[in-house]
Amino acid sequence: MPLSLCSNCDQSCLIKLNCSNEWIEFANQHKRTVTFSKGQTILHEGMPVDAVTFIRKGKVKVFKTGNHGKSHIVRLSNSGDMLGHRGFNQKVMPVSAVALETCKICFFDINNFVYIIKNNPEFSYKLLLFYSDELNDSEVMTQNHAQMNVRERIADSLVRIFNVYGECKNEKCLDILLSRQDIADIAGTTKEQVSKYLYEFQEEKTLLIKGKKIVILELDDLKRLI
Amino acid sequence: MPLSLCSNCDQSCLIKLNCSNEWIEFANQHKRTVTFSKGQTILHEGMPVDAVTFIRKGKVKVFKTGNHGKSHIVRLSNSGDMLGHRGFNQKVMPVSAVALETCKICFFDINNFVYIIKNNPEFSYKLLLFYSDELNDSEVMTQNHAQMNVRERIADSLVRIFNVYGECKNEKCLDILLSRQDIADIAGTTKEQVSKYLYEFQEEKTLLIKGKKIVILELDDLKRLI
DNA sequence: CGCGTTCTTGAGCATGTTCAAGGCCAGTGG
DNA sequence: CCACTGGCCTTGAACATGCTCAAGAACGCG
Repeated sequence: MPLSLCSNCDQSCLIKLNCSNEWIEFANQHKRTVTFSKGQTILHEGMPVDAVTFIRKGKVKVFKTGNHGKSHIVRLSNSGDMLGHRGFNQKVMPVSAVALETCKICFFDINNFVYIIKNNPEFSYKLLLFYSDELNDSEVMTQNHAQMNVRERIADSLVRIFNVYGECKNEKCLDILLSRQDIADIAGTTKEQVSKYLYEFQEEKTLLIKGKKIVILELDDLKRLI
Repeated sequence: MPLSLCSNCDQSCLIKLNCSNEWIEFANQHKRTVTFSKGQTILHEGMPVDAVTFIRKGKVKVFKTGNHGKSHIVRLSNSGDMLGHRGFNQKVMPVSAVALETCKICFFDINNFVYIIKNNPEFSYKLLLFYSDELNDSEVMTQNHAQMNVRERIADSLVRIFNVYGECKNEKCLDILLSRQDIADIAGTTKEQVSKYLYEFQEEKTLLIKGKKIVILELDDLKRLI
């Protein structure tokens, strides 16, 4: 088993992108990398915030659980992405994160992370820009949920999935298997509605359903709906 | 007319709270303060991002305009709050801001603001925490829109309005006059629904409607609905 | 191959929106 | 001082949208 050194990591996480070699080495010394298999929980809503994490490899869904047990998927994340930064100034973690496939996750003790931020103005500035982008993203999301109808939100969700995970080389299908319930939790609707509209989109030759695999035929058609 | 010096400003903006006197003086030298009357636009969606602003005095609504001309109120802001930080890493301003009453607004050239951030790690760190909180807030908002029904969202909106603006000393009514359409744009529904549910809440003795003034009788009842 | 899970599909119900008519209120001008 | 006007608010009816429930089909994992 190869060691999970930052130096042989082929992702561009925020740290590798924006820190000098000395700081990357500092990070390398102070992280621990853990493997999660599909379905395992990486972060759990309500737990104390003790770490910031990066995805070394794998796909992850980040979600919140509402009053009536309904989940709401906040973000789909991929290799290189940061997780758990939402808990930064919070008492407890506001979201859960679950592996959608086998994942390698790097954990940084929150104190070490704060140390990097406080002593590394350039990194701190880039992190600020990152948060600003996240905020904008989230507010666009809120607006979508407030103003779009279900059909539009499902189209929007498919475009988002495409943007994050892209498509499988061989089959041209979305490079991730999500349940109808997962898609519903992104779009803010029910699994039945997802089923119905997916078939409607298939009727309209916008996409193709092969079991759980979805092949986007006309991405522009979906974007036009939004 | 008194000068709008930072030194005689009685608000706690992010700068006054987190910067040393020298930096506050720097800010003071590089800002300009402008008065807006009720209904005037302070920031306009789609305009180039050239400034970060703080509310020296007054109430402001921050909103985005959707495809079909529908507005979505992103945030209600009050004296001391920052505006326009949503445009930080954006090409154009993603939101508009309109004065809900006479306002004094301090404008900082974006370059000066970046200069403060880059040379003031403590401020930069606090700004990071601020963005993190904003992100959490926004994601709670998204979840609310995705999972609550209209009645719950209107209750939630009223609680938010109460939290930001509080109540008038004399009349105990919410210390802001918003149109039904404004409340609808917060809750993500129509003005008719707002009308109907406000009267329903009045029936239930949760609040009292005096024309456009709203008196919250049982805040806990509203919170319990959420 | 068998079993449990997920997906599909339709019907009925609940919720929410749109439209339209009328009321109220404040400001204006005669 | 009163009538007029325009804007906002209220209210109900009709319609559209979306959700729930239930039954059967398909899938996928051991």
